[in-house]
Formats: sequence, structure tokens, C-alpha cells
Amino acid sequence: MPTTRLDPIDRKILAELQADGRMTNVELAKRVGISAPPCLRRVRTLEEAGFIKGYHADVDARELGFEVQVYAMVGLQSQAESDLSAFEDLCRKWSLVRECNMLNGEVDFILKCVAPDLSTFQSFLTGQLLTARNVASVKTSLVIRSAKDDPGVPFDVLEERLNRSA
Amino acid sequence: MPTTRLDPIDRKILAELQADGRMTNVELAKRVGISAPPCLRRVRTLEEAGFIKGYHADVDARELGFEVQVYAMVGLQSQAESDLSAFEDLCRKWSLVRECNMLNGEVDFILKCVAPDLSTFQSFLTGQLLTARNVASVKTSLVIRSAKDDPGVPFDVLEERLNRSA
DNA sequence: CCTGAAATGAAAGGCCA
DNA sequence: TGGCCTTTCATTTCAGG
Repeated sequence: MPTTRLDPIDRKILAELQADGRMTNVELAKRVGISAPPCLRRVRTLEEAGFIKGYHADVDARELGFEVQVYAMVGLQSQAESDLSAFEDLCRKWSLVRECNMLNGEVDFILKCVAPDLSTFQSFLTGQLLTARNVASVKTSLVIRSAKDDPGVPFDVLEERLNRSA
Repeated sequence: MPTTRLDPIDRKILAELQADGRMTNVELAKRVGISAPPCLRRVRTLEEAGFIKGYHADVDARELGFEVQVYAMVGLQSQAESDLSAFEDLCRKWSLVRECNMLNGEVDFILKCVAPDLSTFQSFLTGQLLTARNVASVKTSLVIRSAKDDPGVPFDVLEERLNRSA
């Protein structure tokens, strides 16, 4: 249902802007095969409908001095909804925490964190995360190296899927 | 050392473009307090120096029909460098795998995957990931809900750090 | 390395098909 | 809807401090 309102041109626009979010509208229009004004109208519509949530420059964390990336698996004592969302609120305030996802299974949350160095991360860990209300356990794993870090969604999978149902 | 060549205006540019990658150059120039031409030159320099790796529209995966997000923890049989990079090459080819990071500790890799539905993910899991050469174990965790998903790095931490060393 | 001005080219809106 | 035309505004180059 959700993608029913998107035609192939809309999907191409999303794929192109996911790959290069700073492309000019005339370049985008050329690539998707329509002229510029209707292309811009489609982009605005996609933005307003929430298909496009924003645009972001992808900055090089390492080159900026963030040498450390860590995944933290967090278990809580209480999984009552108010306790879950209290923990989520904390995560939103911690700027070293870039992503916070609630999981099924043994662990309650996985956090992706970045820090300039290990000692900055360690003091966050011991001073903030481990001592936060309701936190029962934290297991951390350092990222040794990153092999792939692609933004967003795979549009090729989406097209395959639509072809099968057509 | 890496950030030594960036002055406060460069850092502001990076922070602004991370927050809104489609901002016009005149708007950006106004925000960082210089006129448009030098601002554009700085952006180009930051791009060429690799501080900015690209620009991406942030598309709403759920609204596009990707209902499922999964973390997969992968253990390999052999951790020889050639086997590690062979596995990384596979991950780069699998479009459901959006991120692949090598970790320290018990597990060798953490993969972040998206899929339209559970059965698509399951068939990837059993047909591709579990049967790939050298894969010893895979533990998967479904994302129940996402509380935070911020792009890039926390510039407030960077500024704090520079203030302390000054 | 910046500002300011001038020319090219893109964005945004009106209007017709 | 998409395409065309017009106005407005951004981008880019160049002269000069």
C-alpha cells in the first residue's frame, strides 16, 4: 500500500537523491526524463509526504578526529513502556550516541556511538551509560574497520519486488 | 592533527551541511558569517579533501515499504585477512546489507540489514548469508523501534574538545 | 583570504495544453 | 499531470583590497 502512490519516476527521483542529495533540479530532471518544473514539484511532494525526511552531508568521522566507533548492547531492569521511553529520551540527549534501536531477543537496545578517542568513550560509558537509571547491563564492541556504510534503502530490491507483483 | 587545518568557519560549514545538505550556498554563507564566493570555495575544498564524502537524501524506509530492519552478528571460521576481506566483498554485493563493520570480541562482524518483509529477509538469511563460504554462525535481532537515528558526528563534542586543548 | 560586482545558469510560479 | 515562459535568485568568475 505505501508505495502505491509512487510511480516509476518518483522512485527514480528518490534513488537519485539518495545517491546524490545535492544534485541540481535540472540535472535530476534530465536523469529521470522529465523537464525541470514538474520534477521540482514531485520533489516537494515527496518531501511533504515524508518520503524524504531530509538531506545530509556525509562527513568523514575519522578525518574529523572521531577515531572510535562502538556498538553498545544495553539491557534494562524494567521493560515497562515508561522505562523504555525514559531510556530512549536519555539516548536522544547523549550526543555520542548516534543511533538507538530497540531490539527483540536477549538485549533491549543497541546503540551506535562515536567518540574522538577511547578515553572519551570510556568516561561516557562509566559516567553516563552504566550509571543511568534502569540500566542493568552494557556490552560494548569496538568497530575495527568498516567495510560498507551505504545510506538508506536498496532501490534495486524495491524494483524487483514491484516487477514480481506486476 | 587531522582537524588542525580546519578553522571554526570550516567546522560550522560541516555542521550546517550535515544538518541540511541541500541548503543553498547563500544561506550557508549567511549562517557561517562570510560572503557566498569564499563559502563555496571552502565547500569545494572540504569535498576534495574528503571531509565531505557525499550528500544523501534521507528516505523513509518504512514508508517506502521496507518494514524490516535487522542486525546480524556474524562469526567466521577463519579470521585470516584474505577470508575477512572475502566476506566483506560479499557484503558489498548484497544490497539488503546496508552496513558491515568488523568488531572486536566474540563476534566478527555486525551487519545492518533492511528488507521489505520478514520472508524476504529470511530467504536472504538462509539462502545467502548462512550458506556463504566461511560463515560459522549468525545471530539476528529484529529492530522493534528506532528511537534515534542521527547522521554523522556530534559537532558539539568536537568544539568542546578543541576548547579544552586551547 | 576576503569582499563586491557582473554574467551565466538554476529555481519557482503562472499559465496553457 | 507535463511543458513553456518569465521573474527572481543563486552560482560562478573576475577585479581589487
